[in-house]
Amino acid sequence: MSEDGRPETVPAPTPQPDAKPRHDLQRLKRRADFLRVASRRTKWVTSGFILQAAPTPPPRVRPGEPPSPEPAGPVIRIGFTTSKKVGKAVQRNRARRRLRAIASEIMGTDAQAGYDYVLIGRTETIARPYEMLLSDLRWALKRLGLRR
RNA sequence: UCAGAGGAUCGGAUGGCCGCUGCCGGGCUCGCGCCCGGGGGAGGAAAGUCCGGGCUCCACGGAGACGCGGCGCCGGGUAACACCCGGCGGGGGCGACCCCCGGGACAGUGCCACAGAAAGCAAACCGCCGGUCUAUACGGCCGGCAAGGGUGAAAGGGUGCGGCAAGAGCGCACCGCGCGCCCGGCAACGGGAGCGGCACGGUAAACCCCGCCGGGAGCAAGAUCAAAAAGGAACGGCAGUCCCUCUCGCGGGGACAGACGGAGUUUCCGGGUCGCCGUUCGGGUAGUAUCGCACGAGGCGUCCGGCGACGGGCGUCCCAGAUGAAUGGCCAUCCCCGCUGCAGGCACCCCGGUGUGUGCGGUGUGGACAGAACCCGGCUUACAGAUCCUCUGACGCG
RNA sequence: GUCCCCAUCGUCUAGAGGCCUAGGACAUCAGCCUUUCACGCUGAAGACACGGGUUCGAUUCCCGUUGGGGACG
Repeated sequence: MSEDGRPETVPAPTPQPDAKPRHDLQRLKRRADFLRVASRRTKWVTSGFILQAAPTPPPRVRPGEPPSPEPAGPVIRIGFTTSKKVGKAVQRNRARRRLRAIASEIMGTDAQAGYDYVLIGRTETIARPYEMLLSDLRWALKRLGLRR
């Protein structure tokens, strides 16, 4: 559609067709999970965010409960934290949404499965260019030895 | 044209790629769920949580008292309000209009520091005047006065004239104040004529008095969900003490006492419960569970009534429902803004500078305040910019 | 989200309309004492969160703003 003179829109970065298989992403929602991940002290700090990681514990088997159908293979679980240090509600929401966006773009293909990850927002998360956040996340995974 | 006043509305737009959520339809599946398509998805303040309600629970209902809290010119609006509308009083502006305060200080109590003679009942420091002592003056004493000075936030009407020994509402005029009368107004209040002759300081966001209103807690309220004991609920039966009826018992009637119960305390009344037995129903905890949870004092349009807040009729629409908490992430173009380059226009003038606005470009970690959490009505606070309507003043032209 | 509470020197606090130029303790600084340090003594500096209102007068009473803290599944 270049007959209207407008330049072609730059396509969004799409995963390469020959990329590594994507893992399903689950969400961390319980306070105990966040505390457990933080207590491992496995973290990497960038100017855009802080990444924490810990191995996913085996699923809790409840007595008297039928064994839940375990999903085939390990999964990746991600949680997000944006405290009041980031700002008021509008700033916190925006920081969390940007972290969610870079996680859904990268983590499924680049992160080691079987781990829980926590991304902590900082004040810079809002203003930092998007491409920088992406490279920050790849670098942080590599430094933690969890990039595949 | 310039300067200003009041009111209302909006709060970037369009597109592309990738996502989230719940609704509808279809498909797959025993089921949990998954996939496809369609349409919906933050605000005027969603904020602060300062008022008023709906709703839910506190076992249920009625009438008071005390206490506590709030409100307070008048009339109206409303489900209600501390909100809104229209008036009243005071002040500001040439004007449109804006701002401020709002029961009671002769029901009582308290307080009014410092200064000052005196701070609430009248009094007299410096003074003024008369008399008297003394040779005169200064001064002392006696008496009259409260104008002037001084202190203070505030000093017992103010100004002027008369009057007087000096003065003073002592008299008069105007203003203020008080009292009742008349008139206008539903009322707050306003106006008028008259009388009084100053008697009545401030503070109630001090206690208080008067009038009106209010039970408490809050959706983390509250409710539901499979199996088992205690606990629990419903129904039925028996059941405290005394008196009367009765030979006794049953039955009937009456009185009394204790505990519980009105989620401030308390009184009274109606109507209840308590302990035991039987039958039936049945579960605290669960957990990323479900309901509450979105059709409402609802939005929009139009007509009628009203100065207005608002009310009524008709038509039409369904319009966010998350729960580590969705409503977005990235990119492009346009719009607006700032800075800047070039071109040329207008005004001023010290003749090459200043100001203003136009067109075409470039540039930007430029685009206000801010994110629903049960729901409404208000208030308060924050806010870049844009648009519309009405009105006022000045100047010019007709 | 809902409901409460608080704000005074660097820290902990007193004051409850005027007597406040806001008091005390610890901490800080200076001097004295001591050979020196500590202790002790003397002295100094240092605060009413902010903005309005009521009042003659506000740290105190009222309203709003801001900033802290707590309770509730």
